[in-house]
Amino acid sequence: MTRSMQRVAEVLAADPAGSAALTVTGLAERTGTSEATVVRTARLLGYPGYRDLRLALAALAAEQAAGRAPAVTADIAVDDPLASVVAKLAQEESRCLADTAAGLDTAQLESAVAALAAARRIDVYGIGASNLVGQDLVQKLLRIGLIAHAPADPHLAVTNAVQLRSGDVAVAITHSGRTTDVIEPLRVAFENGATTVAVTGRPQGEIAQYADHVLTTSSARESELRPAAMSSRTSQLLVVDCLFIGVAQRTYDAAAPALSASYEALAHRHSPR
Amino acid sequence: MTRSMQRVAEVLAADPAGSAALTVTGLAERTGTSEATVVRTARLLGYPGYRDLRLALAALAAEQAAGRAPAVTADIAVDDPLASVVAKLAQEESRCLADTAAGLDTAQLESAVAALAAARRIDVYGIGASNLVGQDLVQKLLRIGLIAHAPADPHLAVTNAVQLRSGDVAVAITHSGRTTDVIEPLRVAFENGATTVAVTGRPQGEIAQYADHVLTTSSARESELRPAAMSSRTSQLLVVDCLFIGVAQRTYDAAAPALSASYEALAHRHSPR
DNA sequence: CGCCGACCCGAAAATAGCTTTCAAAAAGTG
DNA sequence: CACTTTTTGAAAGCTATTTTCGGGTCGGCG
Repeated sequence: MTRSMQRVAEVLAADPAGSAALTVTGLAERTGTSEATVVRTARLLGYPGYRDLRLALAALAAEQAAGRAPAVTADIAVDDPLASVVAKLAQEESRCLADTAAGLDTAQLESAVAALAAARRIDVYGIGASNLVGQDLVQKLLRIGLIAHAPADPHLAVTNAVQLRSGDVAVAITHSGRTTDVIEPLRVAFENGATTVAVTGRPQGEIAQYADHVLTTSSARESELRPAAMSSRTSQLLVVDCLFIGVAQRTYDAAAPALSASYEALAHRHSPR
Repeated sequence: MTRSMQRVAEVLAADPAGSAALTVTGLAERTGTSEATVVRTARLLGYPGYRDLRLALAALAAEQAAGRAPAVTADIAVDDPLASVVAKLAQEESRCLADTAAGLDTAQLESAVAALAAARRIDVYGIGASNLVGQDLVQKLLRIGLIAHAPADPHLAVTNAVQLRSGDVAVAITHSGRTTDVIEPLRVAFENGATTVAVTGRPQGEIAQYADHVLTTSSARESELRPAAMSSRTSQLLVVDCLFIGVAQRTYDAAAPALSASYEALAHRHSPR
């Protein structure tokens, strides 16, 4: 890149919004160069001409203004001030949600929901952080009158799985897709004829062998300071929420009254006012 | 607005991104009108000409693509197709994260982190969905070598709380801020001289009386089909993650090795490959 | 029912903005 | 220092946008 082109590029980078408001001539003046140079710079940046660069610039400016600023995109560091930690975390989880939503196979989700809505009994397997996600699902399913369990104990999980049969549903939640303590009960459920669902970040992993329906969670890398399931948990929760809402929609006539009943039953557990 | 101008406006509204890619002539053809009409429409919409409308269009499209789309903002309905449920959920939770991050008091967070990092022992109180959030925090704190508990049983919580004294920390998590089973143990901890932290959507609620530091979660309304803690859970998890990262940063020298040790210890629990 | 006026519309001229060309200037090279 | 290569801006050329203007349509009124 030549000297005068650099000058143009600098101005563009420094103030995309302002540059988008200028014509070729205006930008040439502002950078102390000529129209030709501006156009050449636009070409170098990969656009067919200045017109298109300008559109892209406007889009970029809007995107930044909309908050998803590529400004705070870096990893969380040891010496980040807390305010920046908050911003970065919120942004990463937000991105994770978008990724998950984009990558979720609606057809698989649909089948899984149908199976859950019709299930006689539902088992959810997960260990560690994934178990908490499973319990979250179970708590919600219980509230709309379904029968569901999320054993935290792997032995208990397997003994539960043995009881399942056709018409029952087993859901396994594991980010890695190869947690043996979770694969095992799902395999047992699968072999007993239950409908099986896997919620995993590795749809090719071993767990998929025993799953009738696979729901893919986002598998964004985790940095040193964000260990053990932060983005994977966010992603799993979104999937689980979708499952729940889907089931609630399909069993609405039973679910709605059950839901209000559970609210009322808990009312006196809150202090007045 | 005249008929042919409406036609133009409709196309613009229906597909801002696509329209931004077209020239006046292109758009005139596509809407079956003339260049003049397109320009007139742009004027009517408040722009000096089509050129500027086009820039605004590109900006709008980028903004929508950036996720904060004002597109799907409606409530989730009983007859929504699953694809739309996924999109709406992801977007709402995303918005919830942004709201929480914006409303979080960094100073309070800072004090809470300092207390946690120095704590001899940490108790986390929460019931139902909030208990799961508490367990999530505890699991992570344990991984970096801290001593933490999140009793699900309210009696156990109180008996735990009695053991706390100055230098210990108690964290209470409740969306409503008036769940008696959570207020009670926090009160006991508070009276025993422990440092107390409340994570709640109602910073004015009863729980705040017994809290040295209050962290506010987003209190977005929950619609009929999104009951019991969806956005509140998302919000709580973000706060809890911030607490964890803050503590991990401040105890980095001890936290980092503890973290890797916990990874290694779990390695053989995964199938090979 | 037919005439008149107001408004809407698009073709084409006019203009502004973008792109290309080309020769001079600058920078590098033997 | 002479020569080659690269960079640069002025100006010509072209495209896209804007304006103008006259034909067409609709509703009101005699």
